[in-house]
Amino acid sequence: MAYWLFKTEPDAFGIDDLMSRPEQTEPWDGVRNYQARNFLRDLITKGDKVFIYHSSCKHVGIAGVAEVVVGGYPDTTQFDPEAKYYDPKSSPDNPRWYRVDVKFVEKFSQVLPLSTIKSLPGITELGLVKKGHRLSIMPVTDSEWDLLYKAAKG
DNA sequence: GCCAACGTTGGC
DNA sequence: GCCAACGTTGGC
Repeated sequence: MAYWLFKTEPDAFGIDDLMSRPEQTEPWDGVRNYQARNFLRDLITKGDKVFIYHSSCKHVGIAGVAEVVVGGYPDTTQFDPEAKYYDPKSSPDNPRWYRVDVKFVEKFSQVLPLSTIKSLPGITELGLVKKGHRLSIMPVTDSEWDLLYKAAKG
């Protein structure tokens, strides 16, 4: 079992959307970055836990937790010419982009702010706080998860 | 809305 | 394979 952090813009899809349909699994699709794709395709598996991180919004930070219910499989939106994330260079024989399915686990009573995350002594290697902080899917170590989870719960 | 820091593209 | 130009991300 591994830990991850997924970024999302809550105006489009956020922890409240996940929470509103707790019985349903939600496809985490539309990821079009190769490094993130590799995580989705090769490393993210059923049972992994995920921090849901809200970006580009008023309260930037970790908003809650989800769980992976289906590991990496081809993101079919890449084959649909009508879809926003259509990729004409991809084909079902040789899919370029992958997704996973997640389900809601928990919404924190308050978003753990990015400023707090940055101030935690044990959080120095997390992708969020390092220079290249644009990755939309990143690994979280066990100790980082514990620290962040405790901080989020207050 | 600004802008720094990235990733991607395409000419050569 | 280099690298400039371009587009995107994302905090502020």
